[in-house]
Amino acid sequence: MTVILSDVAQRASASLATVSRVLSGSSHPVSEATRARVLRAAEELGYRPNLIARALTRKAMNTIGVVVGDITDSYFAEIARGVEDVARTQGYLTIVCNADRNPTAEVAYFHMLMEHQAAGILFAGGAYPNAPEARVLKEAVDGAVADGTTTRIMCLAERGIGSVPIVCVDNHAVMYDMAAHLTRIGHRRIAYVEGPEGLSTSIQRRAGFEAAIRDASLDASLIFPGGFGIESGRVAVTVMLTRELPDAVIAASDETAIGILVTQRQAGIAVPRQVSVAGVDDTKYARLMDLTTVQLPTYELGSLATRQILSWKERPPAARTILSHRIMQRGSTTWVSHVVAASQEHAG
Amino acid sequence: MTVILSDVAQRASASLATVSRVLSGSSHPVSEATRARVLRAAEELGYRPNLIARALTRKAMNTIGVVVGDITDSYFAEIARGVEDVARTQGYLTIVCNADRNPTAEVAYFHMLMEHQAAGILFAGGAYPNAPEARVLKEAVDGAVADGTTTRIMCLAERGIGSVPIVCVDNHAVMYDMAAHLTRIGHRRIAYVEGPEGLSTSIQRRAGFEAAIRDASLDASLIFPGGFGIESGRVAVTVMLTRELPDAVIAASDETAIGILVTQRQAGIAVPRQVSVAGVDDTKYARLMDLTTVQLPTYELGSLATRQILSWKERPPAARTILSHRIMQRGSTTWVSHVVAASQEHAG
DNA sequence: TCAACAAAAGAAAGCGCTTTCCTTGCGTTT
DNA sequence: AAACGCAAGGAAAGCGCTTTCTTTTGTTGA
Repeated sequence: MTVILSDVAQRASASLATVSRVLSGSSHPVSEATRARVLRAAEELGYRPNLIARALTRKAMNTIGVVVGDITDSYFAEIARGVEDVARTQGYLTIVCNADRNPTAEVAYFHMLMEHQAAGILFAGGAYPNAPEARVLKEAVDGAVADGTTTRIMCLAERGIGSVPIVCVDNHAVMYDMAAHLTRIGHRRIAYVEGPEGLSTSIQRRAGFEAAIRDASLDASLIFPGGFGIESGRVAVTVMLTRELPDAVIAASDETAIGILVTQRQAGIAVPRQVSVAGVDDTKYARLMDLTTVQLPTYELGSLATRQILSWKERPPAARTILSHRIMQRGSTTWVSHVVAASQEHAG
Repeated sequence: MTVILSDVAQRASASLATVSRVLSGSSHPVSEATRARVLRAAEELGYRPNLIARALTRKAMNTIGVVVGDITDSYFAEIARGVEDVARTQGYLTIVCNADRNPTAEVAYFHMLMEHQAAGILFAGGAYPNAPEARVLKEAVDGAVADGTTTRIMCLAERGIGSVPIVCVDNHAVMYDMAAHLTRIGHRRIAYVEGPEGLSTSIQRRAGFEAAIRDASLDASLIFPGGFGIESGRVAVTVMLTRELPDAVIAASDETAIGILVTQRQAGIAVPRQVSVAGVDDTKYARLMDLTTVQLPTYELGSLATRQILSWKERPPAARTILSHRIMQRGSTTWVSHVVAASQEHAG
């Protein structure tokens, strides 16, 4: 039925060992003649190796697992795409796990991926450092590493899992730079719509916002609770409408920023004339809506980390690699009258 | 180092066989006392089964592979999410493959997934039936099925792979219904911006559009080449601007429709007052932009197909399951003066 | 009391590969 | 010519689990 190695061996009149060496790229020498015979036999029989069997001896499956919040969120989708693109070039398959940022689910996935003998595991996105289950993950991962697992584990954000290398963006700087940019182009009363409460990413970005605003000697108290979705933006606007309007508002994500932008316009507020709006991510809709935002190297986060995982042996990854972001000044934020300013800001 | 079955056996003073039976839910009877001893030993040692080894004997890995165009596209992301959600509940992991609708890549992924002994493989999205490589996939799949593979294979769209069950949407009806809806609310000069050329989905939708327009005795020749992206919408509009404007335009996807909508507004065309715009997909941005569209059961496509795969043995799937769509009448299309009309259309 | 039988546990044979040893047959070296 | 080194190939031992087949043990009926 299914063609297995011994079938090829028989047809090529060679031993299992020889056939395996030819077909799995061993360094053991095999004469050209034999090699050709084996290859022909394999070809003729339509032989396909059983990777499960191979993995059993090699002690690692050629799969990379990536634990994301939700693959439906373009932020994670881009990361996953980055992972898959480089995994594929090396013959690895990518397993996507939607943990919905639930620490318990993350631990469960971690164990499943370990049981699957995945060659690598990536944790994308921030975490809830104060959730009690957070330390369960940390302990599970640290335990596995201490146990000398061959599975390569990395994080794509600060997560406080001690021994694990990180590839990430400097979220503090991301928001510091955006807020500083807005002050520089003349904004004074700047509001901030936060990300999900308790999420490490939210905490870092908020701190960055506050630092920049304080450094500009402005009022850093216009902070609204939020999330990363469109709805958070809508809600924030309804609250803002009950007070004195800010002259700019930054959201922790593009999706929220777009929610804000659209809701404001629907409420008759001119963007950017009355209120400037900015986000973070640089999604395609941000581009379409001409939204000022911070471009994040999401794809690179995934692809670089995967590259590091796959070349771990030759070159173990640095404990931390920080990828740079970039302010994208677009039409949703305007220069305020009294201001000088260069048209674009870069930061790293 | 790593705890394996024999460690548990030793600590529980039981045989490998007994331990395996307890830990992998066999039907073979095991006394309560022994069972408890085994469970305790496993617990104490922190035993984790090696799923690779298990899969080698069971002849199937507990993974489901889903071949999508691009996980970054929300259409596919939702499908993948549907797949993963049900896979997870049964202890299956989901492998995501981005084939970019390239038939050659699809075949390559198919082989990889087969080599991985995936329990199931799903092909999401349409295909290019006329691409010469298309038949290579068909032959590979049919060959595997004829060979009696235990891997369950399904398609999430018409793909002309003979023996494979399908879960899909009726794309002809999708577009027929939308076009019919627009004629019913009074539109007469209706343009259509196609999907990618040659893609089965595009072909079916275009045919549906033409049928509806002809059935209403209107001009079915206002068809513009397109794609599924925002850019296609922008391009289509620049072409439209050189001619007499239609009073409605339907795009083959929401993304394109949004591109059209925004570009038209930028060009000073009032939507929907001058030109109505409609799409297909019902993405969250469509909702935000108040775009009339066709809601597609993408999530259900993935989740239902996965359920069928996992229960294949007890209940083999029907050769074809068609899921229903639904017209979402929103603010981007208006009733034209002379018309009666109910406010919402359903179709299945 | 002993055969007969079911329940519970164990021995061992794989699953399809990889890889470590070995063996064989040469061409070299002194 | 003896001794050696090396290229090429093969035998066989696993990898960690499942499962079939046996064996052991404990019940039961006659």
